[in-house]
Amino acid sequence: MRALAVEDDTRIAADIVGALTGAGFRVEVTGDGEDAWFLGDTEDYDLVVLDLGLPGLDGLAVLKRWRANGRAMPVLVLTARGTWQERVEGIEAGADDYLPKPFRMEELVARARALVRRAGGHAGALQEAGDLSLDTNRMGVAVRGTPVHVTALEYRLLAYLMQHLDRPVPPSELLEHLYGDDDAREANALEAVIARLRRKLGQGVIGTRRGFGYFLETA
Amino acid sequence: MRALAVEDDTRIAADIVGALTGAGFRVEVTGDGEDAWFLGDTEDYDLVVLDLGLPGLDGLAVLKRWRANGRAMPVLVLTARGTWQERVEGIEAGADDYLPKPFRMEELVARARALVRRAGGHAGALQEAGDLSLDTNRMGVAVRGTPVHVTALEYRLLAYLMQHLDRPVPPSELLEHLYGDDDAREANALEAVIARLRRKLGQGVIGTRRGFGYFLETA
DNA sequence: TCACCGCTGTCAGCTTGCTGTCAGGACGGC
DNA sequence: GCCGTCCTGACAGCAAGCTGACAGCGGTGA
Repeated sequence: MRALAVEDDTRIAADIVGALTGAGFRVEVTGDGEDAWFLGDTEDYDLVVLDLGLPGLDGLAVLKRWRANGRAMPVLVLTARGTWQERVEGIEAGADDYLPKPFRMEELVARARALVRRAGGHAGALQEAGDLSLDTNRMGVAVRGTPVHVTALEYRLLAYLMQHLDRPVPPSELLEHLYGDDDAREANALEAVIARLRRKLGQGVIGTRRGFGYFLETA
Repeated sequence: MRALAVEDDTRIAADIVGALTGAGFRVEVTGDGEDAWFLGDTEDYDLVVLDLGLPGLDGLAVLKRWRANGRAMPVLVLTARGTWQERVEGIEAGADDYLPKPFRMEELVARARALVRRAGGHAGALQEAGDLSLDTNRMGVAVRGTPVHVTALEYRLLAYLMQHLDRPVPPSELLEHLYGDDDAREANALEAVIARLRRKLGQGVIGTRRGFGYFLETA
């Protein structure tokens, strides 16, 4: 689960990164509007946390340009003063949710989770695909009802596949989402994780389409 | 137990947060009337502490609008001058209790507890999970019926875990809850607290899911 | 003012289990 | 059959988490 935090206040930015990381996100940060726009337009994020009060390009302008370019990732907007006007402006610009400062980190995390869930087209905390079910609250995994113990990394992989049921996810994309672009792992690391997961989950859960990527069996 | 504190004086707000947090509440703060109205109208709180002297939208107006929208959470009203008129106005606007400034924090906490109990938010003052039971009134802890002495910090940790029985709580979130966002402790401080608690409570009470966080064993 | 005491953060060393790497094999496409 | 992609078991490095010891701190009582 990959997130972009756009926030120029270093302390708040650090807090957001901490909270989201704790919630299982891999977080990148920028405090500059132009930079944020470029990242949001070229990279694939599962969530963007966007502060409106930015130097350079304004947060609302960034959001509008993303939407104009057809970028549809869920965006959670932060604003210094939670006035009604700002809220309306944000929603009109294409924000998915809105959080007035000051706020508690727990609330940020809760809303972030809700947004990602909503974006994945899943209403509740339970996501299912074929024999597999993910409880995004408990971070629990079950196959045909029987719970299976998975590690944090394995869980993040499953959650990502669950979000993209409509297509096979190429290894490059999975690698990028699980680790950073920066620290490169051997491609084999991913295969090892997949193998371990298959051993735990049994056959018929994680499928491979040669040349395209991995997917969750939905039948 | 989730509380909203509406108070524009930063120092008093900080005191209220401290007192309520110590009493096991998870507290959010705002100093703005519009913001308070929005939060109270969209979020679910077990308690609201409302200062009448607010910039922007007046406290009484906020309260009236909540009640008009059918929001029934218990509201404890604070006012600068404890005049007879204000008291009546507050009660008529739908306040559940009333506290004139200046007041002792202990009194605030006592009334807050009484309100929450009366509202039946959490049926009793007793919360249980597996072998563990918390008495939120007297801040007492017991394992399989036998009382155990825990410190204030330890109690807050247990209370927080008790509030989030449905999921493992990541260390980052616990750190943020126990200490402020501002003063950073070594991550190890938390582990020390956990270790001390485990020694007091015995095995099978606090569990760990490596990479996810801590939780109370419910089985 | 001083000694005492309980609470709590820091430190160092340790255990545990996660995870990347490697080597070799299986499989599918051409 | 050949080549590239993918799979898998073994293994070792490493980081998350655990624990006991210790010291600083604030509160309390003499």
